[in-house]
Amino acid sequence: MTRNTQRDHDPAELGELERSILLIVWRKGTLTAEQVREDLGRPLKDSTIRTVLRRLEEKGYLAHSLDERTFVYRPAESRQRVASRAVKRIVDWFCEGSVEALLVGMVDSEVLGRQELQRLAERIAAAQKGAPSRAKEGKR
Amino acid sequence: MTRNTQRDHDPAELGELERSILLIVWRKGTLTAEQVREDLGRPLKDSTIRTVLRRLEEKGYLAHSLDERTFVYRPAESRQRVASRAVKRIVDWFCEGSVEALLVGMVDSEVLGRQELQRLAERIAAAQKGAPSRAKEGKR
DNA sequence: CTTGTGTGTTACCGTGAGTAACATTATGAC
DNA sequence: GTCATAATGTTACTCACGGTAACACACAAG
Repeated sequence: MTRNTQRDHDPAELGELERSILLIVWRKGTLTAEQVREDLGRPLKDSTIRTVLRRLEEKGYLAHSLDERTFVYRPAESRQRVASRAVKRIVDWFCEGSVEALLVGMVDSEVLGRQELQRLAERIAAAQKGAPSRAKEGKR
Repeated sequence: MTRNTQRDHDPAELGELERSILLIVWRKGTLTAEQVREDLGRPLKDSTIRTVLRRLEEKGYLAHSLDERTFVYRPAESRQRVASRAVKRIVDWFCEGSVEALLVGMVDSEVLGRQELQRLAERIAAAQKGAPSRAKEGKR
C-alpha cells in the first residue's frame, strides 16, 4: 500500500507507442497487428506491436474479433469519448470541476485562440438547436 | 534512444502525490515544506515532502524564495494555465487539434452537460465583448 | 510432416514517482 | 568555541509501467 490510490484504467495513462497505435486503430477502424505495423512508420518487431495491442485491449481501449484465426482489432471506445474522459480528469484535478475556469485559462494562455472561441460559440449555439434535448439516451 | 520523442516537462505527467501537493500550494498561495506536510492528510516524512517539492520546482510548477533560511514555495504557473496545457495536449493527441470535436465528444459522453454548455456559450460571448482583441500581448 | 503464419507467454530494461535515510550547514544559546 | 537545532543537500531504494522483443505453441496448407 503505497502509491496505489485507485489507478484503474483512466485514460491518458498511455505511452507514446500506445497512443500512436490507438490513433491508427481509430483512423482505420479495424485492422490486424500486421496492418498496424505497416501503418506505423517504425521498424518494430511484430511481437512488439501485438504486445501493445494486447495491453491496449486489457486497458479497455480496444477490442478484437477473429477473422479466420487472425485478430482483428477495433476501438472499444471512440476517440472523443476517451479524450473527454481525459479532459474531465484534468478538469477535476486542476480546476476543481469548473469547465468555465478551464476555458478562461485556455484563452489566457493562448491555448485557445479567440477565433476558435468564436467558432466554438457558434458551434455550441448550433448544437443547442440541432439537438434540443437528449444527452442521456443512446449514449452511442 | 527509445521512448524519448520530446518529453520536455509537459503537464499531467504528475503522480498523485505531486498533484496533491501542487494543489495545496495553489490553494494556499505560499507555504513551507512543513506547512505542506501538515496540510496533507498523510503521515509522510519530512524529506519526502521536500523531495517532491524540489521535483515540482525542477519541473517548473513551483518556485521558491527564502524567508530567513526557510524555503517558501509558490506556484510558478497558475492552475488554469497548467490545466490548459494539459487539455491542449489531449486535444492534440486524441482529437487532432480540433477543440470542437472535443466539445462535441464531451457532450456525447455526458462529461459536459447541456446546461454547462449553455453557460459556457454565454461566458464566451461575454468574454468576446469584454476584451475585443488581444491574446498576444502580455501573456501575463 | 514440414513450413508458414498467427497467437501465447515471458522477460529485460529504463524511467519516473513514492518514500526516506543520512549528511551538511548555519544559527543562536551558553 | 561548542553544541543543539532547524533547515537544506544528497543519495538511494523500490515498484509499476511502457518499449521492445525473443521464444514457444498451434494449426492450416501442401
